[in-house]
Amino acid sequence: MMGSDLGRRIGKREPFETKQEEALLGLARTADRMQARVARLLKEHGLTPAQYNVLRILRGLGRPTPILEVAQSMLTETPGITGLIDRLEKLELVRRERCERDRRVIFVVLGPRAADVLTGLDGPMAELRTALFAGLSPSDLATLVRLLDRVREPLEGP
Amino acid sequence: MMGSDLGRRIGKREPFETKQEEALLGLARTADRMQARVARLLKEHGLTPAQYNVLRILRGLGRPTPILEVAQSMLTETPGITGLIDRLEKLELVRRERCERDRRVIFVVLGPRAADVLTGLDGPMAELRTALFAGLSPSDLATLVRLLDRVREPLEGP
DNA sequence: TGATGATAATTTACACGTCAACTAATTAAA
DNA sequence: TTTAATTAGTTGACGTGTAAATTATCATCA
Repeated sequence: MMGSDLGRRIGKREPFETKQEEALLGLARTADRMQARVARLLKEHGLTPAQYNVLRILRGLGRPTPILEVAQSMLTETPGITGLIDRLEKLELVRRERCERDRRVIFVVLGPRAADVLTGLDGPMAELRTALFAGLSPSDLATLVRLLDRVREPLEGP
Repeated sequence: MMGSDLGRRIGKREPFETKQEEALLGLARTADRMQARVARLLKEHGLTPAQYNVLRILRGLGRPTPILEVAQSMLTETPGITGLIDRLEKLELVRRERCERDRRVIFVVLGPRAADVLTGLDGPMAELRTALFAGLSPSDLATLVRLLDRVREPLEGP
């Protein structure tokens, strides 16, 4: 007890005063490291994680999707989505289409190149996810998912 | 099974194809939500999470610390630290001091106002951490920490 | 000594994410 | 119908993170 990897690595005499502190830092650090791995893989295909998320969301929905609906499915807040779509449009992976019935809304549609990029990533991404969690048994993995769900649940609203 | 909170919230028909996919997204989302809460609290005290981390690291070490040593204790990479210290210096929470023996090195030292800001945050931060993990029993919390440690361990180096 | 190589820190350029304020289009209400 | 309140999306300013290139200092070794 008190001798976690994280505590020793950072080199504090008393690694953590509370288990909550340890959990919060461990969560941030683990998510960051995984994100770094994902980013590295995506970069080889010319994408950032945020851009890949947009493409996956659009493929998942399978229909022209209002910009703000895309934003809501992501971690990002409303304003950041504009530049993100701009860059994807410049890469010709996505197109903007004005809605006729309500001219305030702008649909985002996958471009022709997008399908190739996405299918080219399906394999490597699946491999990477497997590798990232290789240290956990299936039952441990299920436990992790359950605990994350439970701890996140009261945080989702406000 | 297959009916997790996260899956339903995002509204995919088949929420996740693999448990790894669910875990990766759940991890990112949970870390993000917690970070948002922490950021909100810190903002009331005029700090960002990165700035608060620097101050805590300096307090923990309790001595003038080379800039790059600060950077290594954080999630951020070398180049980002410069502007971060710049802003903390502008807030008069931190001071730069040239090392005499090796003039390449620049020490960062806590300013006088820093102690007040940090002690003013100790209580609220502890409360927040407790609240963030209120959904988990002590033993679940310990399990979470252990699983995070184990999954992160092979990712720390490269 | 003097050239070479390593190290500390910075700069520059870009991608996000957040907040606050704004425009344009739609809806609701007086 | 004209006005007021909403809603979709954008813009601008700022803080942060990453990669690549630069500057300044130190260390080493011929």
